[in-house]
Amino acid sequence: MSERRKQFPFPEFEPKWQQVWLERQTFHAPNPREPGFEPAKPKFYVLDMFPYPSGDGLHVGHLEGYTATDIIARYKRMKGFNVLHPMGWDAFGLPAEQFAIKTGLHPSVATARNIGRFKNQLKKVGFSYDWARELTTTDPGYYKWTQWIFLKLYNSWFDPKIKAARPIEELIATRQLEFPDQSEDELRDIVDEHRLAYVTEAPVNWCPELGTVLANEEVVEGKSEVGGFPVVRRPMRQWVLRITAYADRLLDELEFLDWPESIKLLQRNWIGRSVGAQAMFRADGLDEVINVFTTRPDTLFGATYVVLAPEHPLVNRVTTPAQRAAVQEYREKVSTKSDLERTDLAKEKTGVFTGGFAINPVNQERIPIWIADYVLISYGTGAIMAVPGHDERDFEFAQKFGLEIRYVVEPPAPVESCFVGDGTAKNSGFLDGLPTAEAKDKVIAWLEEQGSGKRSITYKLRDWLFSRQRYWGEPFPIIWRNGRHEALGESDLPIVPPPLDDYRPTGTIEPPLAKAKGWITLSDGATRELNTMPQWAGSCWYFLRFTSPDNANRFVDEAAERYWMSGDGARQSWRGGVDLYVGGTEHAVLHLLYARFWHKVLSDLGYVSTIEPFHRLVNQGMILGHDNQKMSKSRGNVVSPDDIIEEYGADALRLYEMFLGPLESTKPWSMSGVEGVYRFLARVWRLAMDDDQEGQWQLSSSLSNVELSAKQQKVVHSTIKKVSEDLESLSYNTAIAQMMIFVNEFTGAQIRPVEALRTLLILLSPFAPHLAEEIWWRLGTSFAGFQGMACEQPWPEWSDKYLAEEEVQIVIQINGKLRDKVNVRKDLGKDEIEQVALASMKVREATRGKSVRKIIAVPNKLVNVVVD
RNA sequence: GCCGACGUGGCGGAAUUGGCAGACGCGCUGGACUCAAAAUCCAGUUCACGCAAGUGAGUGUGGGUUCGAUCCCCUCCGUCGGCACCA
Repeated sequence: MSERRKQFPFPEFEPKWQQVWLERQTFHAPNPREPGFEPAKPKFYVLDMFPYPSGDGLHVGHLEGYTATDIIARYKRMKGFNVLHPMGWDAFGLPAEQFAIKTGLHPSVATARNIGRFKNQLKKVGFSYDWARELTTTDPGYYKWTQWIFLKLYNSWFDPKIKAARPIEELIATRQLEFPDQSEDELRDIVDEHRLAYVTEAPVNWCPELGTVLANEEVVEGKSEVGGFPVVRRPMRQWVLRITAYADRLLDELEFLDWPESIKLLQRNWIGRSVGAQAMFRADGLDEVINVFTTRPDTLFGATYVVLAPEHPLVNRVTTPAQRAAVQEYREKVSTKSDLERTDLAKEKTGVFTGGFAINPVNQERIPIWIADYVLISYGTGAIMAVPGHDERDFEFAQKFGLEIRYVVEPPAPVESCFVGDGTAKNSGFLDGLPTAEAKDKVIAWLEEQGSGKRSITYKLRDWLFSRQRYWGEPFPIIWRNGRHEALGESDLPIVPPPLDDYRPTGTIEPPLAKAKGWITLSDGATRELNTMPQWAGSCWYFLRFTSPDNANRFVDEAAERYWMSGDGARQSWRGGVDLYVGGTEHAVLHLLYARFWHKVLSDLGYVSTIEPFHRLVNQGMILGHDNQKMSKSRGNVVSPDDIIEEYGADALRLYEMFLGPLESTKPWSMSGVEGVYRFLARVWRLAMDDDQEGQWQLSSSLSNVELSAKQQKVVHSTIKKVSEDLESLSYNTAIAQMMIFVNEFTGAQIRPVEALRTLLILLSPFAPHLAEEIWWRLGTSFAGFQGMACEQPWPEWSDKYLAEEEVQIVIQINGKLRDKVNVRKDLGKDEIEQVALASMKVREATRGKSVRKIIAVPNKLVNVVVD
């Protein structure tokens, strides 16, 4: 098969042009003030979600998004933009480390090797990346600044008054002014409680197999996302980032982004803002108050018991001696349960009575206090008032344990049991008769008046667990002295991990860095933080670093950041950012939320010029194997780009990636489809080239500098129009279809106008750059008008005058059914086409002996004759 | 369970301020070229009936609005994705 003669000599010219582009630095984008920078042009920043260089290499699915952005990048250059189109490597992280442990190859070695392979593969596809801007997150020159940003987080706090981060010094100064007598230690405690990066001892997701703690987002159905190992909950001291402070802004500032609505919705749901109230229930006989959060304060009169999360701090206080043993046993059982077990057992509610009672603030009623694991310590206040009449979970629990069920909302239509919708308050004292919304407002006002509650908002979003007990990640720029953490200075950066031969997890909660005895202790007795940052860290700001990847003095060059992120124009805070960001839906929540969070902090502190990092986001769909299954090694349906390039060339690969279907939909790969676009490219080639008797390719003798016929002009101009418009909307598949129509038209021509071919090559150049370049160059040897490279030509304009029709076909319908077609002069009026329609034989036959009830005439479109 | 997206020929997919359903490609059928094949070129290809002209049906299901619905509204079914005791 591979011995078969190629239909056009891509194995020769594809590497040739890749070499030429590289040598001439065709796609290098200079920064402002650098040689070659053209200030008159507008900027366009088009970015791929950079890959994690795994050991398996790329498959055709990865290349879909990369091809889409490359075509846009090439198109925008031809449209006269300064285009920033970079690529780099997200190289820290668990898979590389797991691989290293398995093979004994050091992660840095494996990573370097994988990057080499990925880069080679990408180069063979002919992508127009500015390789001078390549970056790697594991490079000390890069992670120095990741650590620097961490210091900014550590040394900042969120001021709720201005809803923005401020330097921690401002908080310290304020506190010193307000509380001059406060001790050094007290001040430290207050300040540490406000930092955007803080330490907390809390139940975390501990994965014994991986030897690390994981973020909630990295745990899927009670198992680790990487490897699928069991995860248990246990309390540990951890670094956490205060992303919840930004919950409202992360929510509100989504509005201005040009993102798919579905992705915005995913983020909104993830943040999970709930508006309601906190109500205070006194613990009967104790000097304690149980704070509960509810979104239905209007049902307070229906509360028949209170439930605390098993981990709630007041559990011990409210438990009576008689119940102590049972409570203790239950808490122990719950604490050792893994998340998986907890989820599995979700169907069956469990809980224990504490023996204690609480006083309902609205009616002073004494109701029992239970503990149950259906109440989560990490959400709201970790305690609820149970209203089994109007909450399904409480209803289920009350039924199981024989607790009272009381109905306090009258449903609009009768319901058998538990009713969770809105209705009218009843059995609720001063709320009786009020609709749900009003009852909520009234009871909140009442609670606030009484000092026993307040309006309150809660989020599902949790603070971001930021430390990992692993080796292959950024070390924290933090040391510990006398049980307190301290930030290292900026001049100490980067903190380079010690070279460890044995970087395996220790088997205990101690991170692997603990093994570097000489490294952990500093000369003055302080010890280093041993945790490392999670994989997300490096990808939170790489798009910024691309603007000036080699800057050694600052995390980004100020002018470069401003130029590429916000352009030269006025600073519209909501319009800036990467102009087009393309990647998979798997990052819809985590990466995109984390990056937005860091960006907002940097923005608040004045380090970046926009409030959002990515203005327009597009998710490419997944490419499935020929069997309609997700591509995976185990299924054996993975298609490697290397094989396609070998057989059909990079241009065919690029074109098929785009011809497959709409960028955003999931679609299966098919080899005969590749064959189809390959044939199309061969037809383009033969439009310009003939082979002689020895099989040598030479310029076709049919080529000539002749005028185009009207029909040819129309095809040329409608192709310019269609391709231009489709590129703007990323509808690559239909743009390619139109170029096929173009080629079909000219293949039949006896004499082929060079001018038409010239236009086609320019339009085709972003899609199939090698072929376009090669034919362009060959035509240039015999014809005028082919100076420079195809990829550097200005994008052609279409002229409507060639598209205008003198005649249009009008459809004639009878009772909505197609019965005839006639050609008429364009823009005939309603009455005129009506007459034409009525004159038609078909209409006369159909209306014979019947009465015409109505005629609908749409100029240039159709006439519909309605008869009885 | 809740939220969201999507259902169009044998296949991937086009077409929507409501106006010729099936562009383009794959596959298939026939023809030209060839000793022959491959490649290429030309023609045809939604389904049913028919030699044909044509007739009827047709965009997951059932209904509605309309002169007219792939497109708008309601119902149900299916596929995919997200969330999942979040009070």
